[in-house]
Amino acid sequence: MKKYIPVLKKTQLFSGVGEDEIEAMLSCLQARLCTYEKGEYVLREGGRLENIMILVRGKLHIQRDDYWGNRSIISMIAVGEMFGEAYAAPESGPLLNDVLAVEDSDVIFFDIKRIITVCPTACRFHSAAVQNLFFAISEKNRKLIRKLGYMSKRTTREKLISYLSEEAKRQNSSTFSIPFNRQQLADFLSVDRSAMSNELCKLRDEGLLEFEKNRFVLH
Amino acid sequence: MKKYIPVLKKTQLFSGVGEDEIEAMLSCLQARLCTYEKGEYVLREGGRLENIMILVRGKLHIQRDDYWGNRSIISMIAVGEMFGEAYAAPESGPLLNDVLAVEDSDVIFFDIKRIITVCPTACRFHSAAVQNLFFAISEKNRKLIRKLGYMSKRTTREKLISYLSEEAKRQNSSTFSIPFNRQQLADFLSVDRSAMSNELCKLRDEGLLEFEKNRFVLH
DNA sequence: TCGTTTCCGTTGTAAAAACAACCGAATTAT
DNA sequence: ATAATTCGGTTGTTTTTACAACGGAAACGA
Repeated sequence: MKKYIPVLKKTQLFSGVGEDEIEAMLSCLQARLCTYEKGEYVLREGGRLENIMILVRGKLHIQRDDYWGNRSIISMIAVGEMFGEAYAAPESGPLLNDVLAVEDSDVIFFDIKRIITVCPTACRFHSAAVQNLFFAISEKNRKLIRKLGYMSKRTTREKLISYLSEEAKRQNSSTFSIPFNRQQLADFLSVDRSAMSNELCKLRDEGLLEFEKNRFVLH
Repeated sequence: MKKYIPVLKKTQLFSGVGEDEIEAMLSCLQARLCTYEKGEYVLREGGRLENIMILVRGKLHIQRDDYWGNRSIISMIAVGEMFGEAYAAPESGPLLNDVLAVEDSDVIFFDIKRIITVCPTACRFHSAAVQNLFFAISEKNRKLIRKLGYMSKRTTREKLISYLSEEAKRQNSSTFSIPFNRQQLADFLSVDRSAMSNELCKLRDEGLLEFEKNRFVLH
């Protein structure tokens, strides 16, 4: 687990905490390292959760499949990102989503009670961690609101436009790549892949954008 | 503002804090009371926010209108609920939504920095407030995820079914009422009102549910 | 290298939604 | 009490999507 300390240092949760302190915190927070192969589930819908997790290697999708097998990707987790904070509160119910490893991945689990139960005398870092956690979940919240923005669009076309233009703005360039292939983008926007592919080509033919694989240029 | 202390006492943010302590906190947190008439905006999209707000009278909608005038209601705020926590972090960008008073309303504003900057010696309550705030935003997070669940359904019918059955589960009864009229429900689910009304009647004719105004019975 | 799988664009059809327009009933305002 | 407005159901038309099925190209594996 020690080899991932540099990764942890860059995460939002440990922002402002030195590597030595992180190492000390690992045992204090009862950190556990778990490894998953591509295609394995990290968490399953319906389960209970008493941890906050950070992805330190690989790539995850937070998703949900309905009765009919339609998958919708709630969000994508990249290295250094935290997940599970929504279930931090003790009264939070069962998990509403699956978490799937879409690449071989390593995940570090932290005991949630250890983080939020501040022990002001012993651990200086604790109040910093609580505040960091707070900012992180606040940001996740905004991310969800942003996604609700795409989803609330009525047509596939509008969903695409709002997602792509937001992504261009976020990456600060009219040329950018997205972390999805076509099927995944369709699942993310909760639309049919072929219909989306079709719409994407219409947008291209109308001169609004260009693309090649997951690389896009907006005009 | 004092008359609302009993309301504040019941909120998640002040959970476990006595009325006397709340009164002391009000000035410490630089609380401001603002009054809005039905139809007035509490906050506008694009603005900056350095406060957390609690609704102490009335009813609010968090919503967004697109270029074409399609309104989508992100969520509904009832008395005692907090909002704005998503913008608590100092790096959080401009507001993504409007907040509209749908009834005459009173809102208390709290300075966000005052809450999250813990002063461990002076104010015992502060660490409790931070933890409460954390749980509250965590819950809001789950609420958004739940809403994404409805929104990711492909058809109006499925959106209705998932929303109504979740609401029945949440209110723990097959008979329940919802906080929306038809137009608002349509805006909440981001669908056309007439199409939704149509679908609702089909569901009724098929014997899946009954309704009268905003009161529903699931079978 | 050759076979297999994945990815993605394309097409046609059936189903569903959006939109617009209308009307009666209930609610609110004057 | 009456006028005005809001609310919700209904209908028909147009637009859009979902779905299924196909094929070529690229990526992958043995």
